[in-house]
Amino acid sequence: MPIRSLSRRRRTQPTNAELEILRVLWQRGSCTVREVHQLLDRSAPVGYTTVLKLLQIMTEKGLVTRDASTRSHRYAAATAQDAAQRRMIVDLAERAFGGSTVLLVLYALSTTPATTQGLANVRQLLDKIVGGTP
Amino acid sequence: MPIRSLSRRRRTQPTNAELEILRVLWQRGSCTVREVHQLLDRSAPVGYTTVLKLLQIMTEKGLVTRDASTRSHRYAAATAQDAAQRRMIVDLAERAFGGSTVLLVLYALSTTPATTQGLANVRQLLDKIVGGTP
DNA sequence: GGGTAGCTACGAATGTCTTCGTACGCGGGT
DNA sequence: ACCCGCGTACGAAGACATTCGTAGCTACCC
Repeated sequence: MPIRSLSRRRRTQPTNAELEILRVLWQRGSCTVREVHQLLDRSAPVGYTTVLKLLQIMTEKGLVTRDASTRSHRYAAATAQDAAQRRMIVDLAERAFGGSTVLLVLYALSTTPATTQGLANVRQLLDKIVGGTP
Repeated sequence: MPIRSLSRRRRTQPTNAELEILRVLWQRGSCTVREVHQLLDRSAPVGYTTVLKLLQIMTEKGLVTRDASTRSHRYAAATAQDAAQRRMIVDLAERAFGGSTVLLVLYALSTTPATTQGLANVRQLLDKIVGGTP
């Protein structure tokens, strides 16, 4: 008889399936269920009503907004993509890196098969933050 | 009647509760159930048998190894901490950043309330990767 | 006016995660 | 010999996540 059910997954983070849908919405702005269903490129195909149900649930959770003024409701992501991405990074940093995003960055850099261009971008941003080479 | 259940959470990534236990094991090396239970600093306290059950499940999954030669079994993480951390980063990059760890780094850096020291570390690593300032 | 295609809503089946109660066994102290 | 503390094993409960079938409605076309 479980009474407390804490430490469950952060309720604020979208689940996997939800994230796939959000990616479509972020890319396309505002979509009907059918559009989302067609644009989803999942390894395993998924039924139309599955997408519908997920969007209904995501509406309840506040992850998406719904415009029901037309017969085919239109859905849009409730939060900006970059804000959600930042939230996920902070979440991962808390769960696995003792809360340190810097540590996360160090591991990410030592992992990545990065392109020179990518690294140049990182360096550029770094310069902007610190204000030039010390 | 759901037949396919793909797109479920990456089976390779530890769940939240599992990760909390792994953190203890990574820090302490090898522990009995009791030790893990005492060292867990969860916001919500958790029962002893809960930890036991989780460790049993994690053993089945291969996340930890078990030494049952003594009456109190000793558990240890099956994989190194940094490898697991890298895996989680790659997973997040795939799920939310189109597979680009560099993009993930850029967002992480633009988020973090980073210390000068932390940023210096990042820069240092960057220099090591690229081979000095271009 | 009837049929059809497309839409939403709803509920159920299934799987996973997390929690804990209960059962059961071993060993040491009295 | 008996009990008590501590340990493992196991099963079940409850919360979510994901999947889809079915029902019911609306609008459009002939």
